[in-house]
Amino acid sequence: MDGYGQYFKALRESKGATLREVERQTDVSNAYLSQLESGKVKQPSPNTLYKLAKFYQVSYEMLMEKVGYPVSKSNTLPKDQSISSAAKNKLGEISNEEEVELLQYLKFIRNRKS
Amino acid sequence: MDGYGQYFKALRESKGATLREVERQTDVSNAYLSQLESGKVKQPSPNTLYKLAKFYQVSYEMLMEKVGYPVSKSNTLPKDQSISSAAKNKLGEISNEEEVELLQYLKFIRNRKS
DNA sequence: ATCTATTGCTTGCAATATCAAGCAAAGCTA
DNA sequence: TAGCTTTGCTTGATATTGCAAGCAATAGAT
Repeated sequence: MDGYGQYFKALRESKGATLREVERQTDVSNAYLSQLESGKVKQPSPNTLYKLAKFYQVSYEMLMEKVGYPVSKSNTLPKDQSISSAAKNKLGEISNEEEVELLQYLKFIRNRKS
Repeated sequence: MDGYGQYFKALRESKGATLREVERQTDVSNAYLSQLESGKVKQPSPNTLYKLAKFYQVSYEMLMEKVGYPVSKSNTLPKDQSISSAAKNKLGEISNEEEVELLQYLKFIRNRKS
């Protein structure tokens, strides 16, 4: 059942670090690190993986993938499309609040024809 | 107190889908979706976000970022990502007519504060 | 040999993600 | 009006993350 546990252990040992040393540098408890390395953790959170990635100097995405999270393989960006590259210059970035309002307005638009 | 709850709700309603319809298509329970939209969920798992991203046709990373997970650095989107493509990522497919209306409405929103 | 740190590990616990089941209100249909 | 269906929501239960606290073994130091 052990998947990536060995991997994290190998990472740590390759740096010659102890569990408590990693704990100090990453704020991930040695208790949890131990469980992680012995395969008792299913899917450590992205937040935890991020800390470990930085400390071990490996890619965050790689760790995400290793523990089984989906990774955006996408990046087949769609064609540069439609009118508003011009509008962008006028309007700039959309804030979160504005985005929510736009979504609601879009819903209104689409239900207008019923 | 609600952060991105509204956003998920707006996404769903902009598609005119019910909680149970999303459940059918994504295998995320309507119970959980309801809590998600009402701000009772702190950090939905990447797996869940991935399902929702696909169904709503928005970017998985964008959702990850929205709920507060760390995102792979070095992707400070190149300037090329215009409002149009950004909006498309977040709003799904929108027609040119709809886009025009949205842009006009965005203007209205921004001139509204007084 | 005794004391003290260090190391890896286990265990109990709080917080949270997620769901199955159920409920009330609203909408249809006969 | 009465009966079915849909919809959003709440609640109880289960699983998992992550930690604080502690334990046994080892290594050094005196």
